[in-house]
Amino acid sequence: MLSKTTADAPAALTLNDVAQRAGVSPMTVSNVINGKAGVRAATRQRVLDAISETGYRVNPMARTLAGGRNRILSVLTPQMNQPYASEVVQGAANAAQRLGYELIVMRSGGSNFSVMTQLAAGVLLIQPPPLPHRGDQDLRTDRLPPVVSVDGPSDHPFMVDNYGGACLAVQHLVGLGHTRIGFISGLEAEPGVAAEGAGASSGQRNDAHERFRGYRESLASAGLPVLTEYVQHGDFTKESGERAAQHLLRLPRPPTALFVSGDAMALGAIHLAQDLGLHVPDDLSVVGFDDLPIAAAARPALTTVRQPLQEMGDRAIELLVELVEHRAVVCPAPFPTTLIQRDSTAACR
Amino acid sequence: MLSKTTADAPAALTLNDVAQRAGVSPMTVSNVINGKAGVRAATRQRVLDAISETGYRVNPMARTLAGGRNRILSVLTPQMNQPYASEVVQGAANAAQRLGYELIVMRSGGSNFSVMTQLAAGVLLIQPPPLPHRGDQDLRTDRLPPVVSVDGPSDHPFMVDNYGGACLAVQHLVGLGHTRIGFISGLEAEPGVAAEGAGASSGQRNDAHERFRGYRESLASAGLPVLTEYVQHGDFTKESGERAAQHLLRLPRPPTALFVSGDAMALGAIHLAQDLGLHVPDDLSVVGFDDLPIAAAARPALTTVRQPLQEMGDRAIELLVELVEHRAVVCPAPFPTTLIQRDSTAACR
DNA sequence: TTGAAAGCGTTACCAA
DNA sequence: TTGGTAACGCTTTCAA
Repeated sequence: MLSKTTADAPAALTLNDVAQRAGVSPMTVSNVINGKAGVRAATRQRVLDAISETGYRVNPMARTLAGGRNRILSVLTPQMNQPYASEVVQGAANAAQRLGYELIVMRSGGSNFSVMTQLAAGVLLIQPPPLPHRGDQDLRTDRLPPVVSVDGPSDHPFMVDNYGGACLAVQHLVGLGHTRIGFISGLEAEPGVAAEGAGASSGQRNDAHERFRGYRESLASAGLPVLTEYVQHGDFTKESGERAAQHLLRLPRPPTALFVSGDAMALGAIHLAQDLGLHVPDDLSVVGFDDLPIAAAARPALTTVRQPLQEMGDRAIELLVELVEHRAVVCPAPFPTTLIQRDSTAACR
Repeated sequence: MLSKTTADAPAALTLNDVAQRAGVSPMTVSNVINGKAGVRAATRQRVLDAISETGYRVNPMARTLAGGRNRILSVLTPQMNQPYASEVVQGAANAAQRLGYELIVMRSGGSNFSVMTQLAAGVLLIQPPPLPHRGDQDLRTDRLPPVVSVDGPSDHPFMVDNYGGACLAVQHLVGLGHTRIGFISGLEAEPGVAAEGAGASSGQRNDAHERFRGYRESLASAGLPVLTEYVQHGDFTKESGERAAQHLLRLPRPPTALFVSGDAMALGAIHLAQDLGLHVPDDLSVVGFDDLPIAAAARPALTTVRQPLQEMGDRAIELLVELVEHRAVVCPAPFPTTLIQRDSTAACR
């Protein structure tokens, strides 16, 4: 029913067919479609009728090739099945629909950056890898459409206030009376987290540093010590959260609270604590970061620092459209985070 | 750094540029790129060198417009942030990469079906809505590329053995000694679930019926009664699972085990049981369906019927490529399900 | 083995 | 207000 091979297909419906049917020239049809001024109302109507009668749709490829704007935006993301990216994409898809653009999503890697570049009027990058391969860069950057990125470097980066978010989390824990607060960062085996001023080139590394700074400074301004043995690193997976928590909770004087730089890792930490016979939040409080859908669905529901991911995706597309349509743009300020209090944190006993 | 507007862009690199550089005609470059036989080795090498020196990439739009094959496949899915679709897409992306195709994903709805149609050499539909709007169908189905669908109708549908999966789940529960087994289906407020032979037009409804049939027949062959009050319906959300479980567990003689037609609903059921003071699995056993990532990540880890979603996505793309390349194809048999035993089921006490 | 011509469906530009 | 012409970058077809 739906499937039909190109072999036996009737010729595609073109601008010419519509023009013929409306008794005008192809150019007039084009002008009507593109909302150009200077078409008599009657003519316009005749064309419109012919379009709806035939069910004609413009061919975006031909349109692009001919130099027109194609109303296609693309998203490049390293992993399509990660909740972080999914949320951003969801917001982006909403905005695109609202603004009358089509949104196509591709998994980044390989040669597809150039495909996007030729296909789309604008590109949204989600968590682009720290070092864009030079291989892609030295191929001539001709015809490069506007690029906006969420959680990664570009001329128009969208990011969250990581420092502020970390402060929110730690201050919440401090306010609950905790004095031994551990930190699980998202910077697995990265050297020199404690050391200042490492290169801020990589978006992710920079995020990690900002969150660590928030942790460190919040502790300091509460008069609490910053212990290196209370800082562990993970890679945002649940398993890495378990490993890090295991290390932390086996310390002679283990933390009574954990600030974890990602929801999946936080859930891992909670499960490990439970395996150790600890009750969350009575024996151990845990705060996550991101507020992915799993945070609310978990038991105990996770207290976490919310990144407005859908909103960021939405706003990123809005900016991209401004760029595509050559309007003036302002670089976005970092998005504020909010603390979502749920059931994984309680007063220190 | 990455962003550069079209305005000041150098002219795009074309086949002609490469041809000039290699000292041959554009056609020869085209022939080399497309692996056509009959190009002298030396000439071929000269062209290849020119290509890599310039970093040239074919423009897929132009290629398509000119009637060539474009090695782009597209996926249309109603919700990009649902785990079900994410898993299928992940598998599809792997297969596409392996086979040298680009995969683009779009959220279905609106006019984008026709965009896909013109852009891609083949289309993969994931969970297409039950009734394809006639609006899209009466527009001339010209140039329609091959279509394959996962969990929905098409000439080449990919689905799982829903009946067998349900049998697996119920037999597992029966084997554990349970005699009061409830069922939460994915067919919210759908009339006549108990009634046979409702139209099998909708993929989802059909799935639901098949799973119910597995439940009913497994119960029957175990000599157990099929009680209508033990059957509830949800819409695959966690909340609907909670609602259905609440109804079931408040029955005078509540079930001691639940077979739930989706992992998120199953988790909702477990959480509701816990809220009622029940222990899972000691007081209530729960089996889910799908084996989404959350099933393994939850506590207690969910025993569930696994659909090989990534594999289905992978195989769907393989089939699509066969279709695109005009090879002979066989329609796929339903994929087998497997029972993944985890921690949400135990012997009836 | 190579290349010239024509055309895919659309839009920019400019003349009528 | 309308429409002709050229061009976008590529492939098909066919001739050299």
